[in-house]
This record gives sequence, structure tokens and C-alpha cells, in this order.
Amino acid sequence: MKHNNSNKRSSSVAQNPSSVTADQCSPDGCDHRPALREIARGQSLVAQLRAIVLPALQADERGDLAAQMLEGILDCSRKATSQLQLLLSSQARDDGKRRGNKVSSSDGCSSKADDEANAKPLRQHKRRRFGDSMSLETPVPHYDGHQWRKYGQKHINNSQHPRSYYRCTYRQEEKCKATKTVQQREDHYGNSNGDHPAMYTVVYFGQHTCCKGPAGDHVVVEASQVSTESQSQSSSSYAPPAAHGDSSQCSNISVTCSSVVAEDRQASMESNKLLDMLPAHDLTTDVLFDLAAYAPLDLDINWEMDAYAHSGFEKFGDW
DNA sequence: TTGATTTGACCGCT
DNA sequence: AGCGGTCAAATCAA
Repeated sequence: MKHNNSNKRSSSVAQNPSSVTADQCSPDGCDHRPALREIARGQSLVAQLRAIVLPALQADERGDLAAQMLEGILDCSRKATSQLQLLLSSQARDDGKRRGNKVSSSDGCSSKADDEANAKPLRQHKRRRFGDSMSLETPVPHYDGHQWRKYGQKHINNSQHPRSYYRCTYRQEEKCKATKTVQQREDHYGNSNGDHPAMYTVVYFGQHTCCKGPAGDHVVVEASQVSTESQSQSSSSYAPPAAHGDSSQCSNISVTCSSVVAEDRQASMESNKLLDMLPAHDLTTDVLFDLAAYAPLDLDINWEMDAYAHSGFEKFGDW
């Protein structure tokens, strides 16, 4: 049945919120979300790389080795991600306690929302927050190893290109909540020669909880979702191995960060080995160089920040 | 026929 | 008020 209430709105000049990343810093200055975003970016790059490389590789030992290395890289970054997410979830829990669980009231738990929910089956629209998002710029926004279904497209204020909305194909059968948005960048215009391929900004929301992803194994349930999804569902409930206390997160973090750095160094070394193995391929080598270069640097920065966390170091610069 | 995409409407949030 | 995310009927494509 079509909706008959026409309230289509015209566009007006406004700031584009997509250029803003919210919740960059936690109250205690021990924020690892920038590192998490970079690792996720690396994961996405590897997934794209695999989608490009694997079909072109021959089924021989080198091909198997390359596939194993790609798996190794993804495995390293997954471990690093899950460790950081555990830290973030404990941070968010503690933050929620301090704020008196204000978040939960926006999830339909307030009395007004309850009344309306009893009256009619309301649509549950929750505006996403950028705290649990990972952004990526890529010429191949559709090759990330996952299967997506488009569910919407919108023109965004002050943007020439529309933004497309995708959710995981296995959203229903596996309750996978991962979504992404794809929007062509304003300052990149592809030409027919392929000299300057169009660049797209891809923003990922949530982690894949389906088992049909590129690695085929189960990925850590989104830990940072606690800021937006306090209304937990039984299918996606995530219980950390041990309950954390209210304080002393920084000492906890400093222990865990060493293992995160180790995992990411391993991923970077694998990338370099893969780079030596593969024949010249523009897009492939670009992605690999990107991978090999970014990981140790970004994590070293965060590692050093841990040392200063206790002294109130807060600024994270241009992440 | 079935699954994917399109598109106008709806709704939460700022 | 209006922007952006999501829903869901209509439409398209295989």
C-alpha cells in the first residue's frame, strides 16, 4: 500500500554532516577508535585486493600461497580489531554509566515511545552515529568481498552525486547488521581512459556477523555499537569474556595494545611479501603499497599515545 | 516467478 | 524545519 501523505521536502543549503566524525575522543583520553578505523580500512583494502587478485591467480602453489597470505593479513587485522573493540566496549559501558543510560531512552524505552509503540507498529528509524563507522576511499566501492543489497539512494545536500545505501545480503537470514553507504567524490571525475578513475567514499557501519564474509569465519560482533544500540537483541548479544570495572582502563589498554601492534606488524610484513610475489598490476600494487605503508605507522602513533594517556593527552590531530 | 533495484514517503535527530 | 537514514510498494531484470 502506497503512502498517501505527501511531504516531500525541497533541498536547502546546509552543512554536510558526513564530513564530520563525531565522538573522536573518549573522556579519559584513551581513544583507540582512530586506530580501529585504520585497521578496518586495511581490512577493507585487503578484501578488495583479494576480490581483484584471486580470480586472476592460477591454481598453483603461488596462488595458494598468495591466498593464504591474504587470509593471514585479514586474520591479523581481525584479531587487532577485536582486541580494540573489547576495549572500546568497556569504555562505552563505563561512559554510559556516567551518563545515566541516556542512550537507552532513544531506543524506544521511554514512556512516550512505549505508548506510541502500543498504539501502532511504528517504524524504528534510528539515525546512525559516526562512532561505529569506518570510512574508505576507493575506485572500486563494490569489491570488498561481501555481498550487499541496495535499499536506498538519496541526494545529499551540496553533493553532486547521490548517496547509495546498502545492507548485508544476509541481513535477514543471519541477522547481519552491517551496512554501508557509497558516494562518488566530488573532486574525482573518471574519464574513459581510466587515467583518473572515479573515487568513491564508502562508509561502513557495524561489523559483519554473517558467516558468508570473505574469511568465511565468524567476525567479532560490533563492540562499539553500545553507543547506538543499547537495545540488545538475543541473536546479536555479545558478552565480553570478563566484566570490566569502572576504572583503570588505561592500564588494561596498555597491555592489550602491544598485542595489537604485533598483529598489525605481522599484517604489514605479509603485505610486503605479497608485493614481492605478485606481477605488476596497477590497482593491485597500489592497494598493497597502501597496506604495507599504513599499518605500523598508525599503530605506533597510538602506542605512543598510550604512554601519555595518563597525563591527559587528548588531541589526535588529522585522522 | 523471484530476487534486486528504484523511488517516494516516513521518521528520528539536530 | 529540514536533513539524512530507512521502509516498502512499484518496477525491473534474469
